[in-house]
Parts: sequence; structure tokens; C-alpha cells
Amino acid sequence: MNEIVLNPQQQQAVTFGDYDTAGNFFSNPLLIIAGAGTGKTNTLAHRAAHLITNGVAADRILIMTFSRRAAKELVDRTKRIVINQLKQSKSKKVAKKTNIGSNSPIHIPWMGTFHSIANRLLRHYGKSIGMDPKFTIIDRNDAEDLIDLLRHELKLSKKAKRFPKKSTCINIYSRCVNAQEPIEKILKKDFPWCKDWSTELRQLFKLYSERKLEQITLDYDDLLLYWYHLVEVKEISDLIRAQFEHVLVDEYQDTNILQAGILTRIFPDGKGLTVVGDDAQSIYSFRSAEIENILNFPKLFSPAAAVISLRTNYRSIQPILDLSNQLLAESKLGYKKELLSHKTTKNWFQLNKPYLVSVEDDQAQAQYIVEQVLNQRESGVDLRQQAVLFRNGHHSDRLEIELMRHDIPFVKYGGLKFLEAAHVKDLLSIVRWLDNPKHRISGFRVLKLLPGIGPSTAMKILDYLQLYQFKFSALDHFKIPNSATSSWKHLLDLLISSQSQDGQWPSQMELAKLFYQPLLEENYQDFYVREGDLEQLATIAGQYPTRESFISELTLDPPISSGDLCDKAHKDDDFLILSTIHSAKGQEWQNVFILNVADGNFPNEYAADDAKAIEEERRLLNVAITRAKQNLHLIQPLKYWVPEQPKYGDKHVYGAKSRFLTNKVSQCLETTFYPEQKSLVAEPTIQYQGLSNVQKRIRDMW
DNA sequence: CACCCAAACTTTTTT
DNA sequence: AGTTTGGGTG
Repeated sequence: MNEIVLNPQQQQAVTFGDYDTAGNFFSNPLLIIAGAGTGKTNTLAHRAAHLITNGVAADRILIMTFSRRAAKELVDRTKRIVINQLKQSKSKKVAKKTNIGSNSPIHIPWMGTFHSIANRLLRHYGKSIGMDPKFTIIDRNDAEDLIDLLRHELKLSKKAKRFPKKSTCINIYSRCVNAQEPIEKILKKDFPWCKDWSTELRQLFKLYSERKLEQITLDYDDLLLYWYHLVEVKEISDLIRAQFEHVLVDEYQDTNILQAGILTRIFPDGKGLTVVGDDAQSIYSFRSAEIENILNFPKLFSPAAAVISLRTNYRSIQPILDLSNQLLAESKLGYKKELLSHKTTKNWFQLNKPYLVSVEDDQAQAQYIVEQVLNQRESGVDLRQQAVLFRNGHHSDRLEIELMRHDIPFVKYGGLKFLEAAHVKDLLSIVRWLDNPKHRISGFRVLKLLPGIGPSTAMKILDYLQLYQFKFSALDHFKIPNSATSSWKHLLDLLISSQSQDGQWPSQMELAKLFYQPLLEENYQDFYVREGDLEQLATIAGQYPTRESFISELTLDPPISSGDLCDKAHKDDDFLILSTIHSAKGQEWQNVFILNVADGNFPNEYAADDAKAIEEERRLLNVAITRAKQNLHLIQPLKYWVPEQPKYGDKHVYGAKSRFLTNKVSQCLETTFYPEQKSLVAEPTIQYQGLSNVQKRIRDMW
């Protein structure tokens, strides 16, 4: 797409606003409804650039996106546009208004995810509401570990009926916080099998909150929650409003109550607020996203609010959009936007309908993709221009095996994360504990690494440490039960040195790695593979100025995948993209394959009895479809692999046709079969009545 | 109290 | 298939 020329609607969205009597640019609340592929990022970037070239200081613009990746792209593009415009209009007043020369770099410091912005604001303003600015952010896994610990403490694991497992507990907690709803309501709606545990869960979450306070830690949800409560203090929200003249929010359809609340608390009249989104792409209700946020935006700020819709699609050929339009037209919610392709006239002779491919099972599905992907590469489409999308992380398992067999390189988004690998967590825990000695979760993990130290000894050590005001040097006097191992001595050296010569970074990372090395070799046979990951972690660590920034940035923006494929050396190579649909948001590829398009998966079986959930599944399929530029394949296996379904006895489930593939939708598709024909092999005609010669020979071997 | 082994139990998607 | 829990042993 042309990055510079804008269509009229885009232009309108970019320049929306006016000048006050003093000549300053201001803007009423603005909602941009941007369908898939309508140049949303470009429009947003142009608007940001427009603000800057009209005299708004770059550090007075706050840009919030859904992912770090999106934020980075947006900022890069904004910078390019600003520089271009400055070059083109050196003589005009534009250059005078901004005090940026066309050579000096532009910094847009306040851009990032809601969570990362929360992190920065809380470290700055938190003190005034009694927060310690040195808090540690814990990720999902740490939160689960802490919950696990508390669950044992409360003896909830010893009840007759099984208590929900730790990850479920965290899910429930997270839903309560982000939706700002009482636990009973959440249980009834989303976790009906846990509804008998509401009292115990409440007790658990109370203890969880207290323990986080003691350890000076915040989880992901806390970042939003604290921010939400921070801006309830009028004095502080006034300060923040004064700091930011303009706020741009991307993916507004996926914000939740807390996020919308934060915005309205800072900008009660919506002035300076621009939000962008597409209600047909709202797919995060499991994270408490409220589609109502975007639907009600105009009402909330009426009559000042303006709405601008973008409908020209620059990404896909028309047949793909036809499919998307038809799919959405059958929705009960009725998204009325029809997307029109900009590409209609170009290459009209090769406008194929998207394919609906029927295959026997997931094995055939994998083979089909391998075949297609290789064919396409032959005809000049790079692997990185092709993507395989799926509903669940493990749906690509079979395919991954097949890809490896054929030596097709790939990168998977949304699967096992780098930070979830045990050895990476180990090393990171060491560094985290050094950074925040009160951080029991890390300390616990580190201590258990030492041979001979299990859960209860680790607890004792942590209690002892607390008794001595978290001075690591006090541990010297702790009586280790077993004969003092040499690793205990080494750990002590590391801990004490970290507290005495504060701020040695990143050399401290090297010390931690050195300490961990023997433990790594002892615990994992494949330690030489894992060593590479630790090297990488150390390299990343070196890119951050301080220990604290390293830890919190890494938690907020985890690297994508483990394994050698995210090595810099491989970055230039060509690889196929595998991604969950959720992680594919905002991306586009020449060819897209969607796995397991069958009822039970599209829509997911857990959504089956909830009309709202079904609609979200429809939107999810829509997101997947609209990622494709040219070729789209929906693959429909007759049976597919479901790992965790013991009640069905068999591990294969026979998928019914997806209920989204109605007659009208199917008419937008070209139905094919793979393999095209069963090869006919002649059946032998001989028939033995008794034992055959072969059987006799085998029996007579003994 | 740590460690190992067997049995039970799994509800997707992510900052 | 992988994780979590419980029991038994040293």
C-alpha cells in the first residue's frame, strides 16, 4: 500500500481537530472505525505525525497499543512520515512550528502497551499513594507459583473435593480484576465447575494481595488496577492530563473496563482522545475485553465525539473480502461494514475464490500444507509471505513434525515462550532475587535448585532472611541441614556480593550465569542446548542500562520463541510463520492457511451454549480470513486430534461441519479434496482358508 | 525432609 | 501428552 497518499476518509481522520484562538491544535474525542486492512496503522501514524508537525511536542503524545510489536511499528512509521514531511516542506510554516530539524532524530517516548505505560507512570507517581517505586513485576508463572504456595498454606489442597488448579485460580482472579466484578458472578458465568469454591477463593485472593504487597510485587492485572486507582486521585489525574495533550489508543475494541476507566478518569470530556478499532475484530473477551467500550464511545462523549469509518481494504482481493462480508452479515449482532477491495481491477483474471479443503485427518492436513507451501515457494512466494493460523497452540503439533521432516524452517508465535523454559526461569529467578530480596517466589525457586534443599528448607531460609531485614549476609549464619554443600557457599557469595557492590550491571548477569552453570549441567542432560538460551538471555540483558529495567521490560515484552530460530544469525533466513489467530492480529500474508475449520473448534466447543461467545468465535474466524492478501485455504479435517478429552475415549474427534459455513458462506468458497484421488491398488485375489505359508513359516521358526 | 514413582486429571486464546 | 498430586523410601 502507498504509505503517503491517503484516501478521503483517512485524510479526514488524520487532520480531525482544530486550532484554538492562540493557534494551538486541539481535538475533540474521535473514534476511527477501521475494518481489517483499511490502513489503520498508516492512518494512526499519519495522525501522530500531523500532531507533531502542527506543533504538538512529541513527548506530550501518548500512544497505547495492544502489543509491543504494534507500538514499535507505529512509532517507526510516524518518524518516517514526519521526516518526509519536513523534507518536503522546508520552506513552509511547518518547519517553523516544530523545532525539529529534518536531520535530528525524533523521539516519541510515551508509546507502548497499557501495561508498559502503567509500569512507567506507577514508578513515577506511585510514591504519592504509598507505593514503593522499586516494585517487581511478576509474570503469569510467578503468579501461579505464589497462588500454589498460598493454597497449601490455607490447606485448601487437602479438601475432599479437588480445589481448582493454580492456573484456573489465576484465571478467575484475573477476570474479577479486569472486569471489576464480584467473584460469584464470574464463577457463575465463566467457571461454573468452580462455583462451590467462592468462599475459599476469596480467602485465597485476599492472602494473595497481601502477600504481593509484602513482597513489593505487582502482577499484570495489578499494573492496570493500580493505575486505575491512581488516577482516581484528582490531583494525580490532573497532573497526567497536563502531561499529555493527545492520546491515541489502538485496538480499542479489545480494551476492558479498567482501561476504558483509566482513560475517562484522565480525560473526562474526551478532549484529545483518539481511539481506533474494529468491532468485528474483538476477540479478547476472555481477557475481559468489553466490546461495549467501542460501541458506546460516541454516546459516552456525545455530542462532541466524532466517528469516522474506513472501508477501503488495501490488503485482500475481493473474493476474500466477499467471504468475510458474508460471514459477518450472518452475525446476529450485525456488523454493517462491508469491505471493498482496492485491488479489484488489478489481476482480475487470477481472482480465485478462497479454498475450502476437505482432508481426512490432521496428518493429511499437515501434508497438504507442506505440499502447498513448497509449491508456492517454487513459484516465487517466500516462506515468510505464508502463514498457518490456528485456534489453539497445540493444533500445529502435527504440522511442526511434518515441517521438520521436510526441512522447512518456521517460527511459531503464541506457543511455548522463551521465558517459560525451565532453565531460563531459573536464571531469571536468580537475577530477580538479587534485585528484590523480598521476592519470595524467586528466592524459593533459586533455593530449591540446590541439591539437598527442598520446599521446607527453602521456606526456612526465606523466613530467616526476612528476620534479618533481607540482608543476604545474615544467611552466613544459617545452619544448612545437610553437610554444607559447595553450591550453598557459591550462592552465598553471589548474593552477598550483589548487595555490597550495588548496580554492577550487566556483569552481575555473568556472575549469576557462572553460579548456575554447574546446576544446569547437573539437572538437564541436554544442557548444551539450553546453554544457548542462557547466552541469549545474557545478550539481551546487556542491552538494558539497569537490572531493574531489564527485569520489568522482559516481563512485559517477552521474546517470542525458544530455540535457535530467534537467533539474530537466522533473522535473514526465510521461514514459514505459524501463529495462533490471536497472535496474528494486525499482520498480513500473501498466503494464509487456517487449520481445523470444523465445529468444536470454529466455533470452539466451550463457546457452544453462549450466543455472545459464538459471535466472538465468528469474529475470530473473520480475523483469520482477513489476514490473507491473495490465497486463502480453510482446511476442514474429517477427524482431528484432541489431546485432552478422556470422556470421549478416543483421541480423535470427528469434526462436524462448522456452523459458520452456511450455504451462502460456502458459495464464497471453492470446495476441494485432498488427496485428490485415492490411488487404486489392486486387491490380491488369493484366499487361504487355514494357515498360509507365511504364517506357517513364522510359527515354525521356534 | 528430599526425592522418586505412580495415579489422576486435564476447559483456548495473552499483556 | 503433560502436569499435578499423593504415597513410599531412604
